[in-house]
Amino acid sequence: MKTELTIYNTLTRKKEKFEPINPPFAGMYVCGPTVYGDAHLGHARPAVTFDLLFRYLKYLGYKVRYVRNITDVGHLVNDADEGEDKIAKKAKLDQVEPMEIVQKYTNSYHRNMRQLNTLPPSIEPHASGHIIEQAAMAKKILENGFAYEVNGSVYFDVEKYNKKNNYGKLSGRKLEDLMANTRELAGQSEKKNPFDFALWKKAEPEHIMRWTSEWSDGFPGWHLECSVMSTKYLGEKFDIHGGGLDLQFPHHECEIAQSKAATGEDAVKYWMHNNLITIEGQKMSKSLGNFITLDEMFSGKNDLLEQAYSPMVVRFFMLQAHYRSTLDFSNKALQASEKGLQRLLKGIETLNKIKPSAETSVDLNSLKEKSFNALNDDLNTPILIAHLFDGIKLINQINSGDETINTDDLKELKSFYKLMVFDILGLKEEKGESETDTKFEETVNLLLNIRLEAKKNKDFATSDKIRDELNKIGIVVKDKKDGFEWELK
RNA sequence: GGUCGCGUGGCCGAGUGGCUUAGGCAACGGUCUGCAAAACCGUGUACAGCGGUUCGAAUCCGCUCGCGACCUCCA
Repeated sequence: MKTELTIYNTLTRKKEKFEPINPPFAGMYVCGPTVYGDAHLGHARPAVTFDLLFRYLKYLGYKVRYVRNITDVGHLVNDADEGEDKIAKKAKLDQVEPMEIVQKYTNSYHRNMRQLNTLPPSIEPHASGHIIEQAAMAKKILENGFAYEVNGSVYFDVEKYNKKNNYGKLSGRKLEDLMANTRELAGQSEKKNPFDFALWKKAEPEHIMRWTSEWSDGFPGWHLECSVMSTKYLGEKFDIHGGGLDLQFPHHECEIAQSKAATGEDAVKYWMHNNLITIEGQKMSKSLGNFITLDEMFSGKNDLLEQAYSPMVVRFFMLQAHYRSTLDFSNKALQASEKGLQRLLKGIETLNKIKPSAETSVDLNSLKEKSFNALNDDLNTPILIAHLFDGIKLINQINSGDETINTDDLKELKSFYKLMVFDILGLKEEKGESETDTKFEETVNLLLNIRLEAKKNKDFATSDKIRDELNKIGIVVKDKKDGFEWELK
C-alpha cells in the first residue's frame, strides 16, 4: 500500500493521518440511537459509515474496540428546564413499562442493523446501566468547580469553563455569540446562563424513570452518558469519536467540556461526523415528520416510496456518496443504486467464472492502488466504487476474450473483490435466505428448465407462455447464452 | 439574527489550479437473441451568475442569486 489512512478531524477541520494513541489498539465511540422509536434512514448513515471504518481499521490490522451506546434514559423531551424523560413520556402513552419500550426498540434496531449487514459493536453499553458512573462524573465536575447545584439539580458552568478553555471549539462557535443570541425566557430558569446544561436533573413527581443521588431523586443530563461510557470502555484518552453532524452542537461540544472539566484532558483525538440525509432537500427529522423508517424502506410501505429497497441497496446508496456530504433521498437515486449494485455483483459472478490464460494483459496493481488510495483518503467510497466499476469493465473484457489474465492474477483479483466489496464495503448477496425462498427458487427454476426444453424444440408458444405468465406474477425472466436468470420485479 | 456549509451534464454523485472525458442510473447507437428482455461494448451533455487573481480555475478571492444545517429533541 502506498498511502496511509487519513481521516477528516472535525476538531481541526483538516484531514489528518490516523495514528492511534496506543497502537496496535484503536478505540472508537459512536453515538447510538435513543431507543424510543423505530430506526429510520437517518440512523442507517452513521451505522454504515462507522461500520465501514470499523471494518477497514480491522483490515489494516488494528485491534479495534468499537463502542456504540444505547440511549435508554436521560434525554429530555422539551427544554432542559421543564422537560420530562423522552422515554418515560412515550411509555406513558403506550401504558407500558419504560424498559419494555427500550427493549422493543432495541430489538428492532438490532434487527435493522443486521439487515444492513453492520457488524455488531464490541461493546454496546446502555445509559441506564451507568447511572452511578454518571453521578460520579457529575460530582467530579462539581468538585473541580465547573458545575453548581440548584434545588437538587446540577448544572455545568459554561462561562466559568470557558475562561480557561474554549467552549465551542468543535462547532466553531464563540461563547459571546451564544450569549448574544440567547434570549432569556422570562427568568424561569434555575441556570446561571441559558447555555449551561444539566449534569443531573431533579425529577418531577410524575417522572417515572428516576434514580437516587446525593442531590435528588432524578436522572443524569443527556450529554453525560457518552462522556462516561466512552472513557469507561476506551480510556480517558481515546482515538475516534463519531456521530451525526447534528450532534456536533451542543452534544459533542458538551462532551468535550465535561471530559476536560472532569479530568483536565481532552478525551478524543479524532472527531468524525457523518452528514445528514435529506428528503427533497430537507433534513429528515422528528419535527418535520418526513422520516422513513428502515422497515418501511425495506418493505416499501411508505407513501414517499415507489417500491421496496433492499437493505443492501440502501447500504450501497449511502456508500456511493461520501460520508461528509449530505445525501438526498429520492426514488430515482435509489433505483439507480439498485441497478448499479446489480451490475457490481453481476461482475463478481462473472469474475468467478473466468478461465485463466497464460498471460495477464490488464493492470491489476493500478486498480488496487487506486482503490486503497481512495479508501485511505478519508474513506472516499464513491471513488473506490468508481474504481471497482472500472475493474468490472476489465472483468467483462476478460470474460469476452478481449483481455486476458493468468492463474495467479485471477486468484488475486478474486480475493481483491471479495475484500473490497464484501469485507470492507460490507455488501452481500441477498438471495435465498429462508427455506421457503429456497423452495420457491427451485420451483421457478423447474418451470424455466421446462421452458428451456421447449425453446430447444422450437416450441416458442410454450416457452413464451411460461415467460409471459411468470411476468404477470411478477417474475422477470432473462435469457442467457446457456441458460436463464430471473428476478422478482 | 449569529455561525457553518452547499450550488457539477436529464437524475444521483466524485473531483479543489493545468492529463480523471470520475463512476452509477437514464438516453442514444451497436453486439447477442426465434422474439422480447437482460447482459455486454460504444457515445453525448457540466461545473448557479458576475467580476477578479493567474500563463492557466469547476477548483483561489470578492460580490449577487438560490438552497440547506446548527443555535431546540433528532443520526
